[in-house]
Amino acid sequence: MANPFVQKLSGLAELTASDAAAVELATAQPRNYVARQDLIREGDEPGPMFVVLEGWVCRYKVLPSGTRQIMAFLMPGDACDLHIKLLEQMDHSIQAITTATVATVTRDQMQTMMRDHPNVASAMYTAQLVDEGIMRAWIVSMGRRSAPERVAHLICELYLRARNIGLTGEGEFALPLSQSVLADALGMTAVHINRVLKELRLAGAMSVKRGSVTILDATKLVQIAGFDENYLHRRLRRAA
Amino acid sequence: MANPFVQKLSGLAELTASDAAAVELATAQPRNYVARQDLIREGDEPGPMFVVLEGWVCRYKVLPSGTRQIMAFLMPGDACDLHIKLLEQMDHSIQAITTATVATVTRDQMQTMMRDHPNVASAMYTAQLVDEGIMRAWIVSMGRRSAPERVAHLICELYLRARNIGLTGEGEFALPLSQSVLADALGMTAVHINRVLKELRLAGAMSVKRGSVTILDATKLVQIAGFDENYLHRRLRRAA
DNA sequence: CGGGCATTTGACAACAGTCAAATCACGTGG
DNA sequence: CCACGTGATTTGACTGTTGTCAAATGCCCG
Repeated sequence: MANPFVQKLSGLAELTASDAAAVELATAQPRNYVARQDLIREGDEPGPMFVVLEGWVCRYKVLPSGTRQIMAFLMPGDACDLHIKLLEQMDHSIQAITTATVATVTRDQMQTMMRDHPNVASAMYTAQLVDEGIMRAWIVSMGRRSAPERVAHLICELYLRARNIGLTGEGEFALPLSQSVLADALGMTAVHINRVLKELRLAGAMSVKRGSVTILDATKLVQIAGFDENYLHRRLRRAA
Repeated sequence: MANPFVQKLSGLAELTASDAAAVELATAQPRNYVARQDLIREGDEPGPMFVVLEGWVCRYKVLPSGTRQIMAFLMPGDACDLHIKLLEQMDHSIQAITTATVATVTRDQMQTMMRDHPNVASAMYTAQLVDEGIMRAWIVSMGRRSAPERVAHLICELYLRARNIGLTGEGEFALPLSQSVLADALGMTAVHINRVLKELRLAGAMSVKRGSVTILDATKLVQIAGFDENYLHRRLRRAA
């Protein structure tokens, strides 16, 4: 079975066999987490970099009021911040959403790999840039999109990201997120998300059921979302 | 007059005189922009890295509906993404809010400087991490804070960032943002922001007037915002 | 002294949250 | 195989927040 991290990085830069082998080696010591288990908590001292190999993971923060905001979803192949160790303590937590397999890469391993394999370093910088673009898109969504637009936009994003790593079927893909997790990601309540999902279903755009989404009408969904895939930077300049 | 970029970086890592001189040299060719002038637009091919020396700048995106969302404020000393050139085209625009002086650093200059001055590289990575933390905090604000909390939180953030670069007075600082710019940053309407500002003024927390904010009661403001300055990572681990 | 933009206010409509209850889906143990 | 318990989803009625539209006022700059 292919290593999704290698797969992702080779989509972002040309990797030689030796580059791929180094990445493979660095992520050879994965650990398993159960759903809802924290990988690291706000206030903890940052440890190794995490690389998701299987399952879904999220970054989140809980406010004094007890509400939770999810700031990012990580799918297989996604990694956490390269230089996180420079900070004194985590300003948010990271949690497994589903059962997940996650590799940890120490800072030393990282530095060695990036020094010896500049292609890998370049791919990781690009991945970082794309992640930042995704954060900015979330800010835009939260600030200026209506609830239905926001839901549609997130589904478009997740669909493309899932497709990029070969996790989609025919107009359908696995979305292991409960409605309250979606609510925490989109800044709304679970009740409201439920109503919006119904609306999108009745509009014939998409339909979610236990663990998967069906895109009923991709054109309509994209139109509702005002989705422009440019921010995911799927066409990069290879010769930078 | 001190170069604010040097000032900022030396707060993030120990810089030798030679490091500082290299940074100074790289930003020695600034350019002036008038208020509302775009430095670069969505869809453009990324050019050099920008470093703000004077004035305020923002990243923003305008949606098909014509509404605008600001995703970040850049103050003197702040820089744009290091590796931006890796992407094919900009997924957002960057604009001067006030009259601004901005240096441009080419990718070659950057690479040379970071190779020859690892302290500078380290400081820039840290700055990048802090910027990401700020983006995450914005996502949290937009998703889970009420309008008054959101306003208070942004003011706390901007106050600390301004203080870090010596731009604050006694419980007061220059905030060259119109209410509609604040609205675009906070995802609300100018009308609503106006009402919220009045509310915060009547509560005795803070008061804005043409171009500056007065913090009337810092404790109250922090309490309203639920502000925890940890995410700005002002105490970093120097020995990473 | 105007002109133009920013701020302020009011009345109303639309959107989203709250609370509570009913229903549904799934795994467990009998 | 079925009854049961738990958590997720769905729905309704109501409340509170925020947006919209329109107009008045204030402020800066020529």
